[in-house]
Amino acid sequence: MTGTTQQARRSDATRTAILAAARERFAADGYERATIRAIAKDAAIDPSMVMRYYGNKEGLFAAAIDLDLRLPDPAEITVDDMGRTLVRHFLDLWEENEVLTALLRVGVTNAAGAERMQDIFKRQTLPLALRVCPDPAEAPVRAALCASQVLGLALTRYVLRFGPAVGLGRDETVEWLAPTLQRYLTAERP
Amino acid sequence: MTGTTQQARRSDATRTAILAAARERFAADGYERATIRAIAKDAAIDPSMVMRYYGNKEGLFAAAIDLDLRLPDPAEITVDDMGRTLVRHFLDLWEENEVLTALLRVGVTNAAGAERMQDIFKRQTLPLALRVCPDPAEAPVRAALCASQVLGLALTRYVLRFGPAVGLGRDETVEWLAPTLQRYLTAERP
DNA sequence: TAGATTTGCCAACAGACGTTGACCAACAAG
DNA sequence: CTTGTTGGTCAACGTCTGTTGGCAAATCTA
Repeated sequence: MTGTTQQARRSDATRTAILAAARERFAADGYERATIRAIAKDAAIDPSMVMRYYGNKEGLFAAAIDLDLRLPDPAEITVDDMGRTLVRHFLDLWEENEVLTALLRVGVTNAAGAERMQDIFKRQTLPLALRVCPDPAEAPVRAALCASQVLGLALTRYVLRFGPAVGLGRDETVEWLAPTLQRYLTAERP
Repeated sequence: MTGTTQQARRSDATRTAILAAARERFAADGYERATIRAIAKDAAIDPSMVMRYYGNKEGLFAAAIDLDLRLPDPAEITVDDMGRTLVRHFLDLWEENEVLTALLRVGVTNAAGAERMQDIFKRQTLPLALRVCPDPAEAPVRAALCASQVLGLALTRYVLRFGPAVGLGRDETVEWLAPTLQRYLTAERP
């Protein structure tokens, strides 16, 4: 039936249950404290199944964070709306599932996670920076500044859970952060 | 000799060696992967000494991050220089030792660490926000926004080690971030 | 129906972890 | 010198970790 793509396996339900439980645990506990035993218990299967389907803990993590970021097309954004669009996009990405939270938690204590995070943010922000910033050579720095503000908000809001940052509404957040990113991207170098 | 204060113990050298090793390990590895055994080995003593002097791992961590933040006096800062002063102060604090890096790494996977971090940033930024922001009721939000940018920079620079964020010079960083904090503190609510 | 493959559980391994208590050497006080 | 206190090592404990291999049942293939 599924000729060209992948053969549908009978264990697909288990596999996705494991992945869902893994994402939840990684997001809540970080890499070390998210034990395979706990994940397996959440998925209501035996720990050894995790090993069979994902090889080892690193493989499970890699599969759990293999997300598809729907990058906005740089060509379709008005230059003046760049900051606003970016903040909106990131907030959506962050709140639609726990993958990015998991990645942030793990990236802080795990080298592979840090690299993946770096890759994601490079791919997200660099093209946009290249499109709008005055000097292309400055694009990496400007993109990194944007990443620092976005990641900082995610950190205080979704991980450390600072009261005021959690209470901030979505639109409020956009209004506060958008001008910052806009300046990092387009302003003359200070 | 030391009558009023603390009696000087013969083991003080060992105690500080343990603390130094602990800070290094916590900053480099996070809470879980910084094992007592590894810390003891770095300090060239037996793991059981750590237990005797600091009770348990949590006690050791608490002692390791018991830092003194030299808060700038709000009354002595020009309102217009508030952003610049804050960024400078945080950069200094972050680069003079590894305590804050350790705290950030641990705060992400450890509830006690997160609380301590929250406490530090409340105490650092709230008084300044209260002094300069238009409406005192908005001070917590404005302080949290400042915290998000500062922590975001620390995250990308000292923990995730994004290339461009690491390469950014101190003065450059100040010039980029200061206007952001200034706006978060003093601008009209967007 | 007979055999092969997949899915799952169970029990166990080896290593690392935090933590404990017994024990020895150096020192201080009488 | 004797006695109590402090600084330190050693060996071990119970527990938890990732990981492995064997075995039973369910399912697919012929």
